[in-house]
Amino acid sequence: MGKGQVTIRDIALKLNISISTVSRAMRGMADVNPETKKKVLEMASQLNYEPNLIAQSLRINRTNTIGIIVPDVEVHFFSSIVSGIQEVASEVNYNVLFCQSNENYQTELNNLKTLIASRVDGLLISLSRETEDMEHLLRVQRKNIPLVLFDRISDDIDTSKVNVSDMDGAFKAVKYLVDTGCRRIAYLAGPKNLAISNKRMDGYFKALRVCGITPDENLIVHCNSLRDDAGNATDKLLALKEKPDGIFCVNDPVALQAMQVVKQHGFKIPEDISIIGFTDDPVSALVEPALTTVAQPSHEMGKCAAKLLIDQIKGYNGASRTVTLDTKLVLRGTTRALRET
Amino acid sequence: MGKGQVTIRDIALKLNISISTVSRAMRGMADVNPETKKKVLEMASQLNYEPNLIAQSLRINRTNTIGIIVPDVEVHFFSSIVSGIQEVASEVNYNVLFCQSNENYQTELNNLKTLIASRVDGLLISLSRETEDMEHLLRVQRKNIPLVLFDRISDDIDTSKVNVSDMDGAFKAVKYLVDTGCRRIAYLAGPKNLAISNKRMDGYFKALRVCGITPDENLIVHCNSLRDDAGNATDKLLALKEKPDGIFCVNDPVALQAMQVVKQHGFKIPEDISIIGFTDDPVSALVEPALTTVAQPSHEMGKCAAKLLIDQIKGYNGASRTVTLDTKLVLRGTTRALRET
DNA sequence: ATGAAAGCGCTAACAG
DNA sequence: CTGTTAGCGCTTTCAT
Repeated sequence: MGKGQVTIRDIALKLNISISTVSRAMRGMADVNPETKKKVLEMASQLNYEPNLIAQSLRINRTNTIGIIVPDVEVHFFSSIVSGIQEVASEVNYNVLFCQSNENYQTELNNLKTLIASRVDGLLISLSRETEDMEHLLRVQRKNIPLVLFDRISDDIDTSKVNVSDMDGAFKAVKYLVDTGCRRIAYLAGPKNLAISNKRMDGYFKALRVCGITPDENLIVHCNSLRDDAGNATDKLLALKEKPDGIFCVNDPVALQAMQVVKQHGFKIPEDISIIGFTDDPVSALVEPALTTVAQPSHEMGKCAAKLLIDQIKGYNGASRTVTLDTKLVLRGTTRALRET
Repeated sequence: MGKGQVTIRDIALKLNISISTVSRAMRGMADVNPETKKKVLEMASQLNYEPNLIAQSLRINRTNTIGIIVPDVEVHFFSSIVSGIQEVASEVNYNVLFCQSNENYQTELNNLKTLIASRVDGLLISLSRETEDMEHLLRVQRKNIPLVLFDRISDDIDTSKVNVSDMDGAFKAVKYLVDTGCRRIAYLAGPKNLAISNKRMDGYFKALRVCGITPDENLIVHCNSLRDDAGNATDKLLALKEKPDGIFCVNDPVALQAMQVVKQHGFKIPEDISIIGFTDDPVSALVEPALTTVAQPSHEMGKCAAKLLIDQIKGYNGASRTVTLDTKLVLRGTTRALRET
């Protein structure tokens, strides 16, 4: 904490005035002689004074700090969200206490504990892959700490949330596959308990239904992880007697791995097998062929979540609300062109 | 801050003992009756007590929090470092206050100000691209706040630092280009004042010298940004009457853009023009051809920087020291194979 | 083994 | 316009 930092007391002593006057002057309150104020400010900068936010927080019962927990910052989608959060937070003079659950429930619990102990004014959380129980979040609410969930949200808790229209995004993707001639469309899903994966599956089914295609259970394969393991899943698909001619993937990393495997097996993308991802990682535009994907406005999601939270902290809109941002199907090289009609 | 949180006073009242006893029990100090301790702990969990770290920090003059400033978390290299930092910090029960300078000097200054005001126990900083003056960091040192710089470091300040052997990495890369037959090797550099870019240039020159190749000023082109602008720079190179047959790039994003432009111009990679990047972003293994690059142990850098800082905070090794981690040349498809001898 | 009291740096009545 | 005082929740002597 840097020993021997300057305090308002030091300033008061030097100027032979009371600490309350210094405090008032520092905060630019009215009712303080312009002369005095000037002297205080000068002395402060001369002594290299920096206000002690810790002391202030204790006194005013507010830390001007928000806590955030993401599963994994190394994933671009999340770092982009973090960046958006940080942007909004710094605009309104809030600090960001950063934690990472590593997709681990116990770690999420620990993170939450220290964040609460640090008396953050509010929490921004994207649930870990393992998290199923909401008890820890309910406890947060019981302590009256504002909470906003984003991306990895849950229906089992009533709080503000930010997500994208997963179902609609998936629907657009699968519909496009059908429209470009695919008939046996697979879904490379995430873990079975992951809400976003399931919602995207809903969109997948809906598109098939609308297009009059009978779903085939064999064409749905789950990956245990969002980053690895997609290779095996793809292998399974390609081992089918009736192979897929299109693959919709739960996210871009999975799609990228699927692409590799599909190519290794000698299939042409998109002619033999079309592929669509979800997220639009920066990578996706650079691979070859470039990945068609459902783009999520990640930075925007971060900003939106942060705004929601800060509004809540400042006491506006008490009711919790869910903001659903739109996705956009970005057409690239892993899908065929639409036929002219 | 969540009104009405439980305090040790509440526990003391309920148990009809003094708050000091509660405090002692909570911290598991000796000299406290096992019975009493048990009662305190039970009551604490029953009341859902969470220690107030703010109050504790004020009292013990230590926040158990480290501040970190990176130029841009959306860059994988930095998010990976942040992840490493967070990992080490949480192991030793430190919190991480996260800031982003957006490559902007003024923002870096503001970040520093709030971090100091928040009384972080130490600082982990990677300088913004614009930062040339070290006065703000010297001020940090005058306040006795431990400071460790990483990646974007400066020679103008005496403090602990973590970096990679930029010069050696560049040397290995350029030497490899020569060894595989390149003779007109270009350097796609970063901004002129960026230390890492210049150190990599030193390695570039050294390799040419060792290999007996005369440097050509025209083959060195600077990009203003580390993310955009590399396209134009590459255009310049390809407009030369004597075109390069190899391009060493200051980092992977630049290399990726260079690849695109080179391909657009109809050149074959690596046959006509070989390319090597620096960093080894996850993307680089996925593009086609996959990018040969100088890998930096980013996660390791974060862990190393955090350890250095925490050691310093805890009062070990007062002397500042620089840890230089090794890079590794990862051979992929944008370079030719070595000829058998 | 426990309690009483002081104080970390600051803000916020209250009084003048 | 300014000073005095109390107190945020906690740790830490100093007594007992």
